[in-house]
Amino acid sequence: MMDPVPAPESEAELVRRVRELSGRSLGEVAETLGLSVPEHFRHAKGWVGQLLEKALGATASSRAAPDFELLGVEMKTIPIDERGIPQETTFVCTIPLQTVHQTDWEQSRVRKKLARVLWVPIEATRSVPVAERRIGSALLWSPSFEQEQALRGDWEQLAGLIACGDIDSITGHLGTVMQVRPKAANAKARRNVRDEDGLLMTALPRGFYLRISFTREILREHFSLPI
DNA sequence: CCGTGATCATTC
DNA sequence: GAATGATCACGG
Repeated sequence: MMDPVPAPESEAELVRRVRELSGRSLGEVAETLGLSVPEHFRHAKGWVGQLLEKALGATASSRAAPDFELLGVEMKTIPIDERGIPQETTFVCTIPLQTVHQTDWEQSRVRKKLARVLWVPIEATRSVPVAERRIGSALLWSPSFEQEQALRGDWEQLAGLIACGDIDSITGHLGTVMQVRPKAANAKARRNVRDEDGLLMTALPRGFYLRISFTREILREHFSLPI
């Protein structure tokens, strides 16, 4: 067993560490941590995120807390193609279907999660073996006023529909920068919910996800990528 | 069992 | 090809 990497004590230290990882391959970093590298992610979908958490000294594990609790910073790996464009949406958090109606944007999980994010781009070109894929240069980000307004608008619309008991009317098509999609072991999973009249029902668990167009813009602003 | 880490795979 | 809906592994 390798010694665990200690939690960074400041944003500056976190940034220094992630800079040292920039340009290194996933295989190299895995080796320093004593981890084996999967051939593909079919049975290891969160592997890259967990690798970077260990490498940087994240503390929250799978709890509903920021990855770097002391700093209030969330870390997100983001798979990018050769042009630097994200290839997947970004999971934000699960939706508390029971209580979302008694919450406002200011108190929402989404706002808290996205208040401070360390984006770590990861080369995700399918033709490159996983172990050879490189870590990009990271970006410590907080939403701009406009970005927060956009997130808030989507959150209010989508949370409003859930509060009305209209959960099953929500599809991934709704939302400009953020969407609601299933977040479950499989399509049969069920969670207790109450509709507007307090009647008990069950529903497929859902989560909030950031659209590619939104994260693409975050990266584009910072790295001046092609439009 | 639930939330977090996401990517896969089918549909559009 | 892109986007939505489905899915896999793990820690607590």
